[in-house]
Amino acid sequence: MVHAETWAELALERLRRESGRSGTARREVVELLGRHDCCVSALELHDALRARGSRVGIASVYRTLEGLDRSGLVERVDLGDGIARFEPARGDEHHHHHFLCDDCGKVEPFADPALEAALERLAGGSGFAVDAHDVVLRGACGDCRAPVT
Amino acid sequence: MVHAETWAELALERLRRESGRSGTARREVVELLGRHDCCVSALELHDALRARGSRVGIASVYRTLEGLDRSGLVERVDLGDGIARFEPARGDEHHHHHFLCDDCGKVEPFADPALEAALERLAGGSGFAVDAHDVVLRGACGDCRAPVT
DNA sequence: CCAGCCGATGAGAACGGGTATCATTATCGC
DNA sequence: GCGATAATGATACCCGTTCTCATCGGCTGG
Ligand SMILES: [Zn+2]
Ligand SMILES: [Zn+2]
Ligand SMILES: [Zn+2]
Ligand SMILES: [Zn+2]
Repeated sequence: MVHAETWAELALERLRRESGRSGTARREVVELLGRHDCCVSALELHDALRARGSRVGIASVYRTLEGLDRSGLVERVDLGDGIARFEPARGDEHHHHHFLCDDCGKVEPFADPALEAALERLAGGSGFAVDAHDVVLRGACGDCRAPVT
Repeated sequence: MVHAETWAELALERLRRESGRSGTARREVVELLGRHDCCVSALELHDALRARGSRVGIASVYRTLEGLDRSGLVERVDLGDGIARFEPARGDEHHHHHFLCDDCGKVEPFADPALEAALERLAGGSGFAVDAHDVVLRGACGDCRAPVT
């Protein structure tokens, strides 16, 4: 493989190709996002960058995420709390969905082949051209369930 | 059954029991929502009511929906566009999920036993107490796919 | 290497769905 | 009817996200 690149390097190169320019904010956001395996919000990214001394503006965080989304480089995750979260799109082998604890807000990723198979079968048999699907499970996590034992 | 009621009548009675009072706004919202089988937004309900001459305030719409949600009388549907939608909870036999067209915004409900089975198996085998799940399929609907034929 | 073009950036205003507040209205037990 | 009190509606507010615009800075022609 000539391009033994990380997701971050690949994403940066792809973004650069679109406009012919690069920039510091973009690079910082992409590199930080690249260290995550599961979803992060724009505000979390912004706060983390500012905490380490960066001067990135929140607008640049959103702009970068929007660009990544347009190019299919991130997955947009909506857990129903009105906050958009993003995670690097690393391909089918990393595809997963999320469990959300209603009590403590913890987010846990999970993958299930049977679920994916059911979704694919469903997509194929419908009159729609399905190109994405989201699944969110809600309930109580191990720490929060049965606190009165 | 003594109470051969519609969903709207049942919901109104249940809400009334919680506070001992009834009101016009509440009744209008519940009755209108009861005529829907699939998801509607608070604004859509409000607009429809005002259009027919009602003086309901948007706050009452949200308050009613919140009360219905607390009592499990509605399903809260999140399609990822930042707008909360609601549909009457009429029981398992009416349980369904949604397909959303990215082009025209059309929402189409669907039900699939295999999908539900996969979700139940998944919930049982996890360390979580899953009590709700959401599935959203996204893509192009029949009208919007292959416009160049 | 330099000047200058033009996209990228950041501060802050604007936007919009949803919530909180509060004075007023309407319901229910008496 | 009367009073206590929940329900209501107008509106201020909150907060995540998007828009605006003056400035900055990466790239390219010279
Ligand atoms: Zn994830
Ligand atoms: Zn928890
Ligand atoms: Zn529906
Ligand atoms: Zn469509």
